[in-house]
Order: sequence, then C-alpha cells, then structure tokens
Amino acid sequence: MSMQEYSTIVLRQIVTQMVAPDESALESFCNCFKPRKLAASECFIEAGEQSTQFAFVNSGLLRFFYRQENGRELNKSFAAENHFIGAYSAYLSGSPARFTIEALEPTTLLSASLDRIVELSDQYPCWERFRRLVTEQLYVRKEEREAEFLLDDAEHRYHLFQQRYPGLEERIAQYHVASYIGITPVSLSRIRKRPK
Amino acid sequence: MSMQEYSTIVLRQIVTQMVAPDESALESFCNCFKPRKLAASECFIEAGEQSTQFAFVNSGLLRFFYRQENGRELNKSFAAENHFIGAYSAYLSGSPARFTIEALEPTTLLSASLDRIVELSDQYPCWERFRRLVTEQLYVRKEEREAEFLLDDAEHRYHLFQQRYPGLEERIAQYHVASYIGITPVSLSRIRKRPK
DNA sequence: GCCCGCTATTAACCTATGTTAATGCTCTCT
DNA sequence: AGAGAGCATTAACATAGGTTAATAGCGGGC
Repeated sequence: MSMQEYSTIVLRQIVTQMVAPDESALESFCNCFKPRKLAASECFIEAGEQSTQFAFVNSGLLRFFYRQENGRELNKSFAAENHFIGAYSAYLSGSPARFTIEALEPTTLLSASLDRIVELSDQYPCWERFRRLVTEQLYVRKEEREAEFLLDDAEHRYHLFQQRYPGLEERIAQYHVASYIGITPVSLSRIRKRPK
Repeated sequence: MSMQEYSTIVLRQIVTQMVAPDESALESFCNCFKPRKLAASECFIEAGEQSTQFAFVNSGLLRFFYRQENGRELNKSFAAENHFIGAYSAYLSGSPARFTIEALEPTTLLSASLDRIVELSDQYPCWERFRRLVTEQLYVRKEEREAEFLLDDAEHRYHLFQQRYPGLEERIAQYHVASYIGITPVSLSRIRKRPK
C-alpha cells in the first residue's frame, strides 16, 4: 500500500459513511487528493486569493479568520481532524476568499482542486450528494452562529464556544477564543473572572 | 389551464433556469405544490413546531425571527417574491424549528412537503442538484451575515441591510429593521440621526 | 540560569448601545 | 373633527464592552 493510499484511509471511511460510493466512484474521488503538510502559522488559503483548494484534515488544527482594515483579526471558525476545509462560498460565487485559513498546529491534509470535485459531482450522483451534504452541514453551523450573535451576549457566546469546541480552549490562546466570540482579550478576561 | 397550473408559472421558470429539469421531472415537482394564502401577521411556521413545509413565495413579504425568553423578537431575515422559505435546517437535523416565519403583508405561496421534495431528490438528479443549489445560496447568505456580526458595528450593519434588501426599508416598520440589525429601535433612531 | 518575548490579568477611563419614560406624529375608526 | 393606537424620536441614565497602559506570569533560546 502506497503512502498516499494509506493517508486516505480515514477519508475513505468518512465519505463511505456519507454517500456509499461504489468502488470506481471512490477511486476517482480519492485520486483527486494529494497529501500536504502545513507548519504552525502557515496558511492554507490567504484572504484575497482566488483559491480552488479543498482539503480533508488528517491531523492538526486550523483557524479561519477575517482581517479588518485596522489589522484586527476575527476568528470565524476552527477545524481539526476529520473536517473538510476550503473557501467554498468564495469558490461558488467566483470571488476571492474573504478569509484566511491558517494552521495553529502542525497539520497534515489531503488536498484537492474544487474544479475536480465539481467535475466528479457532475459525473457521479454520489458526489453530487456529497457536495449537498457538506454544504448542508456548513449551512446548519452558520445559521446557529447567526442565532448566537442575534440572541446571546458575549458571556453566553463564550459558553457556547466551550460547548461547540470541547477541549479546544485548552489547545489555543485565549485571544483566539476572544476573537471567535467577537470581543477583545481584555473583555474575555473580565468575563472569565466573573463569579458564576 | 387550471388555477394551480397558472400559479406555478413563475416557479417553473425559476427552477428551469436552475436545473433544467425534463418534462416529467418538472411535472412531478410542480405537483407537490399547493397554493396557500397568508394574511398579514399570519404565520407559515411557528417556533417549536416540527415543520416539514417548504414554499415558494409568489407575492407578499415574510420575516423569520427568533424569540428570546424575555419576549424580545430578533429578525433573522426577510423573504419576498420568488424566494423559497422553510425551516430547512431544523428539518435536516430533525429538530423543531427555532424560529417563526410570519407574513408581514398579505402573501401568496406555493407550499410543498419537504418529505416529498426529498423523495424527488432521491429519484431525479436534477432535484438533488436543486437541493444543493438552494442550500448553497442559504449558506453563502449566512456566511455573509456571520462576517457582518464579527466585523461591523451597528451603523455599518444598518447600511448593509439597506444594500441587501433594497426598497425594503420603506416597506416595513423601523423596529423590524432594528431587530434585524440586532439593536433596539431607540438605537437605530440615534444612528439615523447621526450626521453622515 | 537568565533574558526576552509573548500572553493574561487588572485598572482607569471611554463609547456604543440598552433601558425607561416622556413627547409628538400619523393613521384609522367612528 | 375627535379619540385612540401604534410608532418614531428624544432625553437621562445605566451597563457591556473597547482602549490603553501597567504588571505579572510563563516558556523557550542562549
């Protein structure tokens, strides 16, 4: 078994559970992916790029963030093992990515071109279905987050972060948590000090 | 031509542009939809319901909103002519709708059961594709809104509302705009008064 | 072991938005 | 025309969160 075949084992399992591809569909799909490593603080996608990369995270951790004019960085989300990443919405609308995806830890990926994935989704119903399922997951997540911002104050959003990403708080700097919640590190520190 | 056939003309046009269904696929699809009218302030879906309804808006205007414990209502979005509506994310996760969909004006819809649409999407590739396209649009919207809340203050979000829903500000009460932005009517009034 | 750089905390002050309440406007119903 | 019901505005005050700056802790490299 080649190195590349080995690294796709988990990917195979996951997409098999999702859409039950037949042998040939699965091969075509996995052949799109090439392994790639990122060092900590290296970027998978930079804001402004016309990126067509889509990847499966084998190990490591990444953050998605927007940069403001004043240089402040706002974390949109995080992705760890067994998640798919990419600037999918930007790809769909043909525009450059609005956010950067950066590794917070040394990360190993399987990376593919979205153009290839789209081709496959035109040829195989299972990959069309795969695209839909991934998009649905993304959508449900974003809708939840919209509700958070509409309904909850910073303290509540902090607790929701802890629930949504169990164990992550111990893995990243607190200013990254603050940035996800949409407040400053100073504010988060105050919230953490508050009596429960 | 029956009344029902007549009312699906625009729906037919729109889905034909989206996924180019063949004759039989289109008939099966349109047969799922039945006309329905809502008076102003009548609800299409109530928060807490296990709703399986999905609809195409022929005319009128609706708002989607979350209700807080204290009774305050937060507008998630609006939908007017030629848009699809429903509690799609709740349907996907099998949970009750978290928000209410209420008509702000007398509204005419074509309404279908999501179970039926899902059946069709399993039978016809074009309706699978339709599901994906609708979900992608929803996703892109929600991601934009997430970015708004992370990056922009209330005044900026007010201008973004005006851009996203041209002409809507004149059609609804200001407290509905404020509720969409996530602030109080008093605050919006202050923002509107500010010198440009 | 020591230094340096980065992170978290804390304090003092500032600003945007929330809260409450009073006022006045506009529309409709009679 | 008058009365009443929302709705928008305004003002006074309260609060959450932002800003700046000082300090303390911690961790890695030399």
